[in-house]
Amino acid sequence: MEGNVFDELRWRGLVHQVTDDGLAAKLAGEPFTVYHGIDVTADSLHVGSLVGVLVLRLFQSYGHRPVVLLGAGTTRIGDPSGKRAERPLLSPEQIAANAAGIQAQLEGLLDFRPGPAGAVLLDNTDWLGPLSLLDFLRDVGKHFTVNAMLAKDSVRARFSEADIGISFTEFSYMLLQAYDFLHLFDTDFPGTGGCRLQVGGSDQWGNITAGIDLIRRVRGAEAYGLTWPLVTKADGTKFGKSEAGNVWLDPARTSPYELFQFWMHADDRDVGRYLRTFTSLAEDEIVALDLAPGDRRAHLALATAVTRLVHGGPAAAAAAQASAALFGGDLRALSETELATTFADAPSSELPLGRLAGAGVSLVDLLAETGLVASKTAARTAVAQGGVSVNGARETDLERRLTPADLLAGGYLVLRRGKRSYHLLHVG
RNA sequence: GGGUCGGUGCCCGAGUGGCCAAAGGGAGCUGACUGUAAAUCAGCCGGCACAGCCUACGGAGGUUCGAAUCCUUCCCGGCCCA
Repeated sequence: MEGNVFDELRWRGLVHQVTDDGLAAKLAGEPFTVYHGIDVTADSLHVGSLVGVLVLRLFQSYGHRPVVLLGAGTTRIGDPSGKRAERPLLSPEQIAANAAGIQAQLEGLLDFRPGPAGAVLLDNTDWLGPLSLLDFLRDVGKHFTVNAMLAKDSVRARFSEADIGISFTEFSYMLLQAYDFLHLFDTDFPGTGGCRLQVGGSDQWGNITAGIDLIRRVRGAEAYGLTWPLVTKADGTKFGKSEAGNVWLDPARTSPYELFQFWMHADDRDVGRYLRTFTSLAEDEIVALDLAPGDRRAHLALATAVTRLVHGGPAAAAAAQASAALFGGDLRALSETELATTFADAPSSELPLGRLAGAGVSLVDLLAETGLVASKTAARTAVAQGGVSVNGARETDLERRLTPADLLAGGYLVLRRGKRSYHLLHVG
């Protein structure tokens, strides 16, 4: 492949710190094996963890071999980096199940077929498990001074915040990650030899350099590190959360429609950066889209590209179609077929016809049942504040009951809370 | 192990016997304005059978007409000492 992966990382805004200024030239000159560690605290990746996988994907496209390290072993410990509190420990069974879920998702994002740049998936339980404490302290621990460890930002933060502390277990985390790097450095990956490059989010800097130091000391060899800036939002709140919580890649947790909507809601100021980070669009295309985020073409391109990458073309098209139907205009003008396809993709549920019989069903009850609002109290508030509409028409009557007369073509009912949240009901 | 300080709603944080579903801030939600954006302004922000009732201030007991506030005990955390 032509070009240099480093240059592309740079214009995409994915270079935060590099351990060696000469890394770009080295990457251009020969294929590397590059590794990135993923915590297996859940059985699915989320949009935040997607960045690391996409960086690896980029490396792979330039002929480098990506290694995904599922940190099943280290997840049992808990990484203190960027955390304000001691983390709960997960059971080995839970971690194994999580690893299986993540592995399945990775297979859709990286090319694991054998070859010079074929991706490799490893689990550090394989080498951390058999490691004896005495050997570890002797062979690894001996090379670190506590003084240096205390100086790391991730540790120092937990000291200076004063009311939380850090357990020895989490304090040890960086040594384990350093040992991972050493292990991968010693592993022979066909075509490149040992793994000499670790990449991660900027919060991983201390852990990465710990590994590089260890390799230098025990092998007398040079290894490299590269970090990307953590994805942020212009308003300063945490990236990757929607109203419903974390945004996951698992369609059972976050549907393709919801994923699509997540990106549609991006702040104008962020959209260009997200296009660079999360899509493979070319630089000039992105620049053009970002000139006028107000016309929403950039958002649409972003939402479509990411949804396609994660869930495939048909799912992305369906999500786009459902979004267009709901946000496009007059709901009453939608055909039965359009409603049916929208129903299939947007949040929806079935409602027995009997519920509408007689006096009908209470709108407030229905809002709570569908999960559009958290409780009946919240439903009342929402209606009273003018935040609810039925089939596109605002409804402010707390006593409102829905009857068969309210049904759209094909027996559909479209409830909306606020501007963005829809729920479709099909009565049958 | 000893001493000491602390554990309050999604988060931070005030409250130290009734006026507390509990100040203030943040986050979140809704409305107006817009472009499924931001900013701004306004309202909401435990639940329900909703002018009332229930649940809630680490857990469990107790004192009291009445407790987040007092007592006992347990659990958890910070700091200092051993």
